[in-house]
Amino acid sequence: MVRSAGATGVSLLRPVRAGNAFEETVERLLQAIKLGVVGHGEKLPPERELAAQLGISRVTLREAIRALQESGFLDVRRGRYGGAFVVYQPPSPRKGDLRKAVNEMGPGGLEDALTFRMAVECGAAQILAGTDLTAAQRESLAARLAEVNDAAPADYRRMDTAFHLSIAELTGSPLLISACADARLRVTDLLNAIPVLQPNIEHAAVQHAAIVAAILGGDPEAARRAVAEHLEGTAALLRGFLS
Amino acid sequence: MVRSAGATGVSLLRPVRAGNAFEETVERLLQAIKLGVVGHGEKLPPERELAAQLGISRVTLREAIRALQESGFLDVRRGRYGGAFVVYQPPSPRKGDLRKAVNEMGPGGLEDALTFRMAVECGAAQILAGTDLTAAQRESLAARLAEVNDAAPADYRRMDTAFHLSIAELTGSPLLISACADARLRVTDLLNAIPVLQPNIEHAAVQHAAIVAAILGGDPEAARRAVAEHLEGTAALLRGFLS
DNA sequence: TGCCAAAAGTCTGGAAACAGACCATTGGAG
DNA sequence: CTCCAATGGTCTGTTTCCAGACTTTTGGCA
Repeated sequence: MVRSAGATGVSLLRPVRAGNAFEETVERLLQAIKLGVVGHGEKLPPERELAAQLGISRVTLREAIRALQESGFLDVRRGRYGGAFVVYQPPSPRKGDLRKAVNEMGPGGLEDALTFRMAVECGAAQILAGTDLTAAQRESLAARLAEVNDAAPADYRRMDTAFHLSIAELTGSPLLISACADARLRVTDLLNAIPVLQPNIEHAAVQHAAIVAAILGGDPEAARRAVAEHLEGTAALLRGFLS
Repeated sequence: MVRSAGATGVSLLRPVRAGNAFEETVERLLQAIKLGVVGHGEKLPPERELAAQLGISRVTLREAIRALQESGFLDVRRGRYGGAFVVYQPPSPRKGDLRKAVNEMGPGGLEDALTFRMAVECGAAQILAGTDLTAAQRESLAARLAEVNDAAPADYRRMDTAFHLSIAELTGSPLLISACADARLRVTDLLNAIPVLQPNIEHAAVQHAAIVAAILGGDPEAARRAVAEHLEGTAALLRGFLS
């Protein structure tokens, strides 16, 4: 019989669950905080609601919240108008953080994450460029671009994230959105570990503009190329800080 | 404060676990069977080994295996040289199956799956074409292409799956492989529900050849275009059978 | 000023999942 | 023919996780 499983079996018969519910929940909330989905000073949804959204029990959620509270990411207040308030401010990067973040990803993790991100973000841009966009969608994309360009240094990464994810969001494919969010998550810690430098921002701004122009112009080839170029730049930047 | 969570929150605060361990395991094994990772007549790894791979207890795995046994997908034999043998043969498609499969995906599920597949497979091809391939990799790709072309009708879908996944596999990115496998899974039931027609096979063969040529030729643009064209053909075929 | 609604905090019983030891069956090797 | 290794089958105690009822705190509002 002809067998051709290759690495497929490896990825298909991989662990059904990443860890226990508590650990996974902590990870998830931390991601939401670090990506800025819930910004500094805002609060998470009420426990009951959030537990339902995450598909876990309140007990487990509360354990996760307490862990994040003890690590200083959340400030929990009771009573009406209480809740779990985010107190996270992206730390200013220090030398060694990047190396540490890369080591945490395990062997091959960096290349894997960068490759994955390249694939899904290029795919999303290509698809969006091949779609007939409504006026609202065009405005939304332009607005995100403007937000990145106008962002204060402290907000830059968050706005950059929002811009990149908006491309996937506009395709309207939940699976694709999820994949792009996942890809971005895997490089967040790395990006947060390198300083936000003016020349890089300016360079990125030009590339962002090219991406938007290609998408609005309905040119999938150009969109793909623009995203690829931009991500290669980011990858090169990371590798530069690593050497 | 500028908030721009959009759909991000939706995908980030989604359920931590898809269901209980038992259900997820059944789903996984069924996927492995339907994708042909473990072909007809072959057996799954020993329970202890498989449980470790899936990160679940043997008890839970055994419940899942028993469910699949009772559904007729597995034949379990004890003793040395025993094991759980796959007895699945893709059913010959019947009118109405496609409609049913689409309905099972829920509203928007079809478009979501097709969009996602387009994005990740185009991304994988683009990346592979931009990589310096070893002789072994080139041969592997060519071999998979030949397998599809030589496949008996009953084996066609399996070989087609293997060919498509091999592109992702050759990138060496587990995340990307996983995404492509996931994308393929979401259309497997649909493809299995439509007949394998000679004209379609021949048309696909030409497009497959174009994809391989572009990848081996190191042309990311052409590779992306060839995959997009091929997948658009498949999507059109599906839509045709649906109308 | 007292009430009330919304939120976090607490407790309990039960179900799900696990780890690990042990049993039963099978077919080949010596 | 006997033994043995590899496999599925079974049992037990423990841990994790859950659903839901109940309690406490808080701040606005009538």
